[in-house]
Amino acid sequence: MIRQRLKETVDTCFQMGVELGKWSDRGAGKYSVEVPKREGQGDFSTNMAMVLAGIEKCNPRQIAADFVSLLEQKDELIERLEIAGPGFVNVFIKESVWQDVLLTVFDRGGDFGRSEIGGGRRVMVEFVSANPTGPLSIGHGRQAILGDSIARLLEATGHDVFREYYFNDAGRQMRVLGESTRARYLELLGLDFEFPEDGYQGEYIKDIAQSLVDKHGDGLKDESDTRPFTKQAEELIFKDIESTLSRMGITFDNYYNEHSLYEEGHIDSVVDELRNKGLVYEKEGATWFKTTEFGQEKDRVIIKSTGEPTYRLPDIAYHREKFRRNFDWLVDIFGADHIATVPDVMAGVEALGYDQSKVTVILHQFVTLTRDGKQVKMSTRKATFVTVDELLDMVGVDVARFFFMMRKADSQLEFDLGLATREEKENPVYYVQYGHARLCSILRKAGEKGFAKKEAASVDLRLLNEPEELQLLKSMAAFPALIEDSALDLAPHRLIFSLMEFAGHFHSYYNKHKVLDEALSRELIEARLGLIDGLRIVLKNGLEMVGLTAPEKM
RNA sequence: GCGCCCGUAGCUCAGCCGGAUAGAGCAUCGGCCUUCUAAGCCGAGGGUCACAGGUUCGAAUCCUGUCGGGCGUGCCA
Repeated sequence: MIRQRLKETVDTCFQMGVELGKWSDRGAGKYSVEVPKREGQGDFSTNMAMVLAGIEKCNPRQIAADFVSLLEQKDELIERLEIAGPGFVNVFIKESVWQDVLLTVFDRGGDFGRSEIGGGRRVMVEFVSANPTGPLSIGHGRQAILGDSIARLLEATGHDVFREYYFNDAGRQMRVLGESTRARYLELLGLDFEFPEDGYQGEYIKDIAQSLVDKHGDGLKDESDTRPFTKQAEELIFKDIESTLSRMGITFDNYYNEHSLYEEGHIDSVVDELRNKGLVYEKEGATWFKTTEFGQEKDRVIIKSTGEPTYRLPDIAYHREKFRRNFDWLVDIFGADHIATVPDVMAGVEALGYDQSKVTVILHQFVTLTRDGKQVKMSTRKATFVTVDELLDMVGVDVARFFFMMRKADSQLEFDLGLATREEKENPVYYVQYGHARLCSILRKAGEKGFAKKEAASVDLRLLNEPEELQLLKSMAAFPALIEDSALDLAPHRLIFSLMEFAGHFHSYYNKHKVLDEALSRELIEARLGLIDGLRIVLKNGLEMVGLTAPEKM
């Protein structure tokens, strides 16, 4: 919030320089106002002089001097300025500006950090989208948390978010699921059975089979149709998936069944539309989509010679439906194994006349699961995989959420089960939550000692002038921009890292300065309590914004 | 072969739309509880930012190439 105000002032001074003939306007928008890494280099610094020097071919320090004299005239924020290094202009902000940040924090309260920058744009976030063939695996867990956190951040920044889960309950996968279930059913009845070659071997299939035994006894033993088995499996698995998701605090606005694309004729109409545009042809009994027209190295089959569409066609049709449903922005969260579908869908979107720049695909890399230093292989078909539910049993929702959010989507994520279960107290989530609990504890103690909660405007904020206090106030001031950046970049890990840093600043302050110290003046204690309450608000907002809890006691 | 992602401290990873002396957690070592929660704090050690070129005032960051790892590259999804 302060940086934005300073940026506006800097822009104004830049324009004044243009009008005074100090430099041309070619440098407009090329310079930046940033927070320097090192202390002593100002609260902010701008590289304008160096950028302009490159453009105007002159001495950066001369430009910096001219710029400083302009900036000095507009100094409601600025304490002092200095020119440093190769031509940075370092800006030191008045302490009172930082102290007054608390007024905004109290004023906005639980809304501090939220913004309307999204302008009510309608955005669909599609995530999880696991077919109902088994419980959610660790990889799905990452995607679920990633998608949900992104959705929450977008909501916090004024987007109109719609969460959708896309699934397919037809096709070969589901047939194999039904066959696997029937095999287990016959097995439970002690009858001869034949387990399908690539059947699903997980224990959950036996549970599903048991439920059929409970319901029908041996009534299905001569059933040749796999559908009753498939139906029961799908029902129970979906119930299981939904309960896992709800454990993690995740809900969807809609579950979109691929099958409806067929029923409503969208599959055929997409083919027709592409055919009318001359982008489809028949070869070797199959129907091909000319993806080479969209920069790919070869064309792709969209309808097999058997007459069955490949996965590409419904994917394209589904995206067309998303556009038709009038979303302004489509965010797709996929696992890295779906990378091959992305260019196909994009080609389809473009071929059908939609703007593919409105589609953002987040491809998250795999989760590597380790246990006691050894890698655990994950496969849905084999019995050797850890489900999200099991993970939640072991580490709890907050740790799981935090862990999955800690890495950017592009990075592979190593989840060490040994560490997560054995040493969970060392998990960084506790570090952040503990900060919040400590803040609450101070406020509780203050109440016991007779310090009533006061209006921020009635305490003397000027007393908050310890370096650690100013540091904390600066972090608070940066919070709203942090939320915006994390949201617009679809990068929850940024917020997570900042929360850890923020909690760290507080823990240091806590150990160095006491709030409820009888040696301090009443005014100072009240001012510090104001700071503490402000910190509590920011930490709580940050945690809850990505679905983490902010415990008051630990 | 081709496409995408990754390569930064012993380990796991931030930083990457160019900025000043490269960071965090874990691990290791040494300190701090009669005082608001020690799930905490303070300090120390630890780096050719995979390698080689290029772009420029300035490169972990951008470009090219090489090497190493992952995922794809199906008329599977």
